[in-house]
Amino acid sequence: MPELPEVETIVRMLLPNVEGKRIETAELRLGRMLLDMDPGNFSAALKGQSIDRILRRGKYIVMELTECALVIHLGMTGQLTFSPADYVENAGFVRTVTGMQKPKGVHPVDKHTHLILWLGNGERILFRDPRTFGKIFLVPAREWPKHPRLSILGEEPLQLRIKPFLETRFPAASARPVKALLLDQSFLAGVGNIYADEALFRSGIHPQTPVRNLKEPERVRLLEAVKEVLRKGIRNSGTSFSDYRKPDGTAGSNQEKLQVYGRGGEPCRKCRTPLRKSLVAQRGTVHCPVCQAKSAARRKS
DNA sequence: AATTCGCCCTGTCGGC
DNA sequence: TGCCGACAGGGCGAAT
Repeated sequence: MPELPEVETIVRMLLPNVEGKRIETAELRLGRMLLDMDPGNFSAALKGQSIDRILRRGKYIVMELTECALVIHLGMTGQLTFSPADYVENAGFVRTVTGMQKPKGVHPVDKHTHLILWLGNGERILFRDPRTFGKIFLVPAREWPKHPRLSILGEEPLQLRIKPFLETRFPAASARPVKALLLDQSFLAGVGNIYADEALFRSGIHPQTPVRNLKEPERVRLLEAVKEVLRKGIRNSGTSFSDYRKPDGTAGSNQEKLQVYGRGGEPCRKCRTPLRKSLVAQRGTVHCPVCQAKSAARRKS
């Protein structure tokens, strides 16, 4: 699940390879990945435009082109890779005994490759997404922040200042579980299941805790923890738990550093208690029953 | 008005 | 060995 750190890594690594280059041909191979537009018009709209800038907003990748913005959401299994001029076609994935796809060179062009942007000299940007939860859309000129999908996004977690944010944007009276709030993109943009669980563990907060039960110090700790786990994710160039790959096709390393996500039943790295797996806000959730105990006030009731 | 639920989709895995 | 159901889940629109 590409979340903020994964998307940030992709944007940072893609930028030096493609900035200023011209899209010679845009090849959309699966029309339903494209929103609000006739696939037939898509290639014509992109042809000849230059890539002025690439940036991230929440989990969205925004490519600012000469006359519009190409916006991509990677969904659950989306991959955006750069295929250099000297790329050898047969150097794709190698399957290991455990069934993991081990990248060798960049991604192959296969039945899951839904968009190819040809940049000239054989260079390409490839969008591949086996589960097709990803989305592609175009926004005119520089109006991408006004697009309905982007205008609803909350603050960028890495930019926000905690004190003012707590006063103005934190739904202090809400009864919903704190994990549901973390996953809400109109609260914080870019936090997904992995980093929500990690932030809750780091701040010692039970994922089911109603938001209104969080005391001021806990709210501060939670927001600091969100920033920390995201920054750490970026430092490790993302979590390759399943499909996520960097633009060069290689895996990130943050999966080796995770404290709770994907570790249900395994011992807590702090207290050795078996981590508990549950369902919170319809999402698989892992937490430590000791390090993230429910508050005394809640236990009483 | 605020939350929750159902759905989209396909590869992987465990059980029999 | 092969079949099958369960599971993974981001975000939207419908339902509550």
